[in-house]
Amino acid sequence: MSESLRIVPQPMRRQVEEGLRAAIVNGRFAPGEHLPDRVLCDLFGASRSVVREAVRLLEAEGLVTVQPNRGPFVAHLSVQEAAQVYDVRGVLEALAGESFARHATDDERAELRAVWEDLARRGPTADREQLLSIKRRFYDVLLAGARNAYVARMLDQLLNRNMQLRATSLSDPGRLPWTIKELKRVVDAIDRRDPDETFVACREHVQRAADVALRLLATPPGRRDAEVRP
Amino acid sequence: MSESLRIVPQPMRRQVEEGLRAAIVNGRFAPGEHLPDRVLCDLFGASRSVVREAVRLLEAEGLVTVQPNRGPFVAHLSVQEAAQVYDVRGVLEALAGESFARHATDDERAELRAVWEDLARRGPTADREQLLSIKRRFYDVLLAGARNAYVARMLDQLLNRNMQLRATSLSDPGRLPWTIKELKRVVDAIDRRDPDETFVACREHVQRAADVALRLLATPPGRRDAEVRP
DNA sequence: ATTGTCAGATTGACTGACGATCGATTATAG
DNA sequence: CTATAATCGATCGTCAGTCAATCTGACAAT
Repeated sequence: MSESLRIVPQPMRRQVEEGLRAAIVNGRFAPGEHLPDRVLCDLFGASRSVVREAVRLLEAEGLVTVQPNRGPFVAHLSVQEAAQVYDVRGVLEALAGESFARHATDDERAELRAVWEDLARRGPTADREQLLSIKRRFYDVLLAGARNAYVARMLDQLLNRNMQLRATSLSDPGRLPWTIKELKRVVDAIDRRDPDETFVACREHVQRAADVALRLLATPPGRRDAEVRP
Repeated sequence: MSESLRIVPQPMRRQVEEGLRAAIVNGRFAPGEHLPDRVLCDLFGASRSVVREAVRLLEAEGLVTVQPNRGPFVAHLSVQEAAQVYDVRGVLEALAGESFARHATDDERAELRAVWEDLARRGPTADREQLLSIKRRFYDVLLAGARNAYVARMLDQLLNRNMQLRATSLSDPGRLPWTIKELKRVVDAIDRRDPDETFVACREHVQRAADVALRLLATPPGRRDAEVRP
């Protein structure tokens, strides 16, 4: 996998695009909020053309919706829509896992297991940031070994949408042990070169995560127990 | 399902966007072809801003790739990428089918079967255009009943990519009988309210279609038999 | 044959401008 | 006092023109 060494200066448009995406995903802009291009212009110090082009991209990704003659709004993610997103994510991750089980090299399998062991060992004492980083690594290794750029692209988009959710409301406090167990099943299935089992293990993992997240979303954000039973 | 009757004049940008998409999907622009701003401007009679925004959308959809400082090119779909697209399509359609089996109303189930019967009866004598129309209808009914706007969106994008394939090279001449049989399995599973069976039936259907299409793609477009065994 | 240079073309980005449209506010009529 | 109508400001959609940076291809020089 040789990378091109070419340096290519990030165009202004990319910066706006990524900045705006980050702002939305991290919840700095509330869902439903209006984003007139004027304010985006002086927020990023860019001209209207660049801002509008960037907005188009995010529109296609589903992070903003553009109402005719009213401009861009931060996309609103209802509970039903969130459930749909999780459904799609489930099958896509399942496909990625299945594909990994089929095509990954031995090194990649070993690395995936290493990341999982990292999660199991350091996870319980890690803070949110580190935890997210480890999980992110797990996905990166998985997608790299899956040999399917398409599913990677789509999952990226979906994860952005999900992170929007996560930022606005919920975290998964008590779920870590279950996450570890569920992912172990994935890793084991992969080591056994069992694509079918990997598929259902991945899908079930996402399903569990969805159940918890959606339950949290459904309960109005007032009294919210620490206990979360999967 | 009441639609808003409000007429909203399609903005220029949409027209460019759809026109360009259609042109690419129908193969009027060859894969890899360069699309300078200038050309698109006088082709659609629009200004550069409009054209560039439209191009951004298609970029996010994956129909065009933009090389820095070189501009937009019609996306090229290699055989491996095509296989990946089919893989993704497989799980998404499977999810749609499964979801339909779970959530569709009786009317929707009946309609789906009606469309299938239409295909089985009129299919063998229909021309390409009619055939595509019936299949399209099948998908529309399926997606409507699946109650998942997300999967519908993504499948739309994927179908565009696939149609690009189809336009450039292949049709599926002898496959119709198998298509009918495979879809019957889907419809039957749905009538039995068996989501799992529907899932695998859908996925297998796409897999079969992929096998044929990819085999055609792999053989250099010279001597190409009429016979296609699935 | 490789390297260097230059002109033309194209992109990336910015600016200023114009009418059209929407939302809200105000004014008017009943 | 309510309800409709007129008004107005903000924003969008679109265009045209400018400028610098970069790429392409051709031509010249080593």
